[in-house]
Amino acid sequence: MQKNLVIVESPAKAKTIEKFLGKDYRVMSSYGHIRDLSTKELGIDVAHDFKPQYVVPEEKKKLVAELKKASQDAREVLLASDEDREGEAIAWHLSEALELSPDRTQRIVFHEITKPAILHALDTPRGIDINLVNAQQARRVLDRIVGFELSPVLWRKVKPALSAGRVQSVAVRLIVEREREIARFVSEASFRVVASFLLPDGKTLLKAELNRRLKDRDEAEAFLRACQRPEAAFTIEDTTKRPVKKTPAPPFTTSTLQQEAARKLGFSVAQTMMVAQRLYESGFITYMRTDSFNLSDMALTASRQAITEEYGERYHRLRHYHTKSKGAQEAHEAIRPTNMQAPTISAGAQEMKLYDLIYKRTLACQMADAELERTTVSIGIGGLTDKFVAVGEVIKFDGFLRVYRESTDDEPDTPEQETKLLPTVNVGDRLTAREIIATERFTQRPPRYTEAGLVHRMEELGIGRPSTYAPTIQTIQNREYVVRGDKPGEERKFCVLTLADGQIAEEVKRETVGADRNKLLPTDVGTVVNDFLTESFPEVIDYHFTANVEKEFDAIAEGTMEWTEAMDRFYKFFHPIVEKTLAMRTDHRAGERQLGTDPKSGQPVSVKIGRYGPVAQIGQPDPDNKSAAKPRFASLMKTQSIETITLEEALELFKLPRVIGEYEGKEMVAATGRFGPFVRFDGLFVSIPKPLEPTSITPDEAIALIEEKRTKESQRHIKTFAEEPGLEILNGRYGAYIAFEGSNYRLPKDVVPADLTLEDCRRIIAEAADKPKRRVPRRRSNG
DNA sequence: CAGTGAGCGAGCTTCCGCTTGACTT
Repeated sequence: MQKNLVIVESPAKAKTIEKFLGKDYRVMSSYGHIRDLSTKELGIDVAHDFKPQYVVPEEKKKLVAELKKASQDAREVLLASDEDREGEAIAWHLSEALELSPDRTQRIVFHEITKPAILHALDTPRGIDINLVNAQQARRVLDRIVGFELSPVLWRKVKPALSAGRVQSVAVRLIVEREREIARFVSEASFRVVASFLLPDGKTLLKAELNRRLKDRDEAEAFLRACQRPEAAFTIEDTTKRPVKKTPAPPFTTSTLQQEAARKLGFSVAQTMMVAQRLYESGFITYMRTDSFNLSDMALTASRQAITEEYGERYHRLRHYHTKSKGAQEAHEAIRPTNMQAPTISAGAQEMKLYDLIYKRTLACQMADAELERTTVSIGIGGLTDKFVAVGEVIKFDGFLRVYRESTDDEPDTPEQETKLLPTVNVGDRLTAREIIATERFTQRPPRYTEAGLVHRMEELGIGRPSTYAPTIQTIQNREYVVRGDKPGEERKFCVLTLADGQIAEEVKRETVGADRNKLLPTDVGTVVNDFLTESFPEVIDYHFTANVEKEFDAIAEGTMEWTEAMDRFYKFFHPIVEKTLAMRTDHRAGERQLGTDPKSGQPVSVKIGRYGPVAQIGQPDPDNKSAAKPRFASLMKTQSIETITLEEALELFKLPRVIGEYEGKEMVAATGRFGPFVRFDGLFVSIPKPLEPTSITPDEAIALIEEKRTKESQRHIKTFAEEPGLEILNGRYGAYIAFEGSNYRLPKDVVPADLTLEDCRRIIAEAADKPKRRVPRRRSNG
């Protein structure tokens, strides 16, 4: 009997749906898009209404053939891709590529993978919405034009193999501009005053903070002196109690899951997605690439049941969350456990941790508000209008806090945020000040972005999609526009004035501030590319460019705008700027900076992005005089930047390679290579370790390094065989191994390397060769 | 593994958004 064929996007989804549908249906997966613009060229016929040239990629050909065969065998084909722009386009591409006949093809959509939702979808089929498809084509074509016209401009003006695009270039811009804000930032000092009071009972302490900051040291001292006066009595003037409510965070979307997993579990964005993918494939959670807050009725009911069973009815509160945008295209649910009766699962360690986070967040979002009581105590100072204020908070009913509390990015810096129960006090109580401390505090610079923080900001700007956040972050790092790294903090002095026992003492303390770990930092290349793009293409690199074009895509989807006309308008605006930029003088590279003149040669010194990265240059090539001296080059060190390097620092670079001295009648030379500074001696390379510098290393230091390396080298060779000179047993970083004909072979765990015979070695090599040949997959950055 | 760079010349690089593979280190 002929079955109906249902095509969805994801194989895991296909498996689930097949169970709901029974034997009359066969469910297959398209694994996302099945066709795309040809990658060899622009792939768009600009002159003929931007006609896209779609091709089935090589790796998808087999799948498309299978789908086609299955569709021809089927009674009816039901295209069940997601109900959004991309999903509609997938359905359309399927109908085109599989040559489906319209009378045997239907389009169905569901927003959650539950049996009622799927059965309802089968009852309400529709045709393909060509307006929505056209909106996707517009999006696709625009992204291709932007990416494939901007990138070659960068190859010409900055460096080969760079890339630019609607999404990645704005992501880089966010990081470059944040770094500039940080560089410009000037912190402002003020004094924060905290007092420790003794209550009338003579033993209970109450800590309170002055209700304003004092502007400098003199004002702080004057205030403490005023507190010192006998008439400066401290009296409880007022106490108020106020109920406060806390509401749980909404359920997880891709971006909030990435942020919380980074804060609570220390996961990178890519790691979170990988672990979530495994949870999804094992059936533990719903789809992990979503921007919807929606929860299915089934999930709401199950949450209610789980909460009332575990904590009681009082802890439950039904909440519906709505996605902020127009909401019409809720292709998925929020990320939630598929089974709310399973608080824990058994899986890998990371999977269990992430699941726990998802479970608790989902449960909490269906729980009652937490009820707190905030007590504010205000303490008057005799003769002054200033007051000390103590704030305490008590949880009256924990509600959702019982299971989950959202983290924030702000590091807990000031203890004022810590809230607690205050002792009971009465208005009119006289207090004794044990000590009053005025501490100098500084305003904080803007924070550097973490990966997840960047995703958060991109989502706010509407740039990128749940499926692209992680790959985009990978791309801007692969292009070396941005690196994840650490920045040492700076030591800062601050002043502390303490009034205790009638004395004012002053102390200067030191603290380290602004240290950063694992943050996104712009590189020179990223900075130069960004400055070049913002200068030449300000509209495209604008933070609101995506939001603006999205409005047009919406109009196309609603049928009020022709997609080809939208493209025509954009292209007529954009392409001339590309042409103009390419035609501009080519002798000056973007980001090039003149530093001054080399005192020795009188030649100009400049820095720029060279073919292999940031480089300093003395002299200019002279096209009219081939015999003239060629320019000299020297790569910048990792710690230097073309934006900040000085003439002196640049000239310093040309001192390398440098002859350190002689040893055993041969020259020792210091230089910096791809892997950092090194000493070269008699064909041997020795890295120069940290505190030593290639510009200043002494002959004795270099000899010590060479001897150390020689000792290690002698320990490296464990055994050689006269019959087979190309085969050696060596000692490596991961233990002993066999080196033979350019390949390395691991040794079995239980052997003693020095005891191996040549036969043993040959056997190990032969066994390794039996295994499937190892391919070296050249991992491409993105897509 | 440790270099490189200024012109006759060859050809390549690149976008964003859907979705998982089958490879090891």
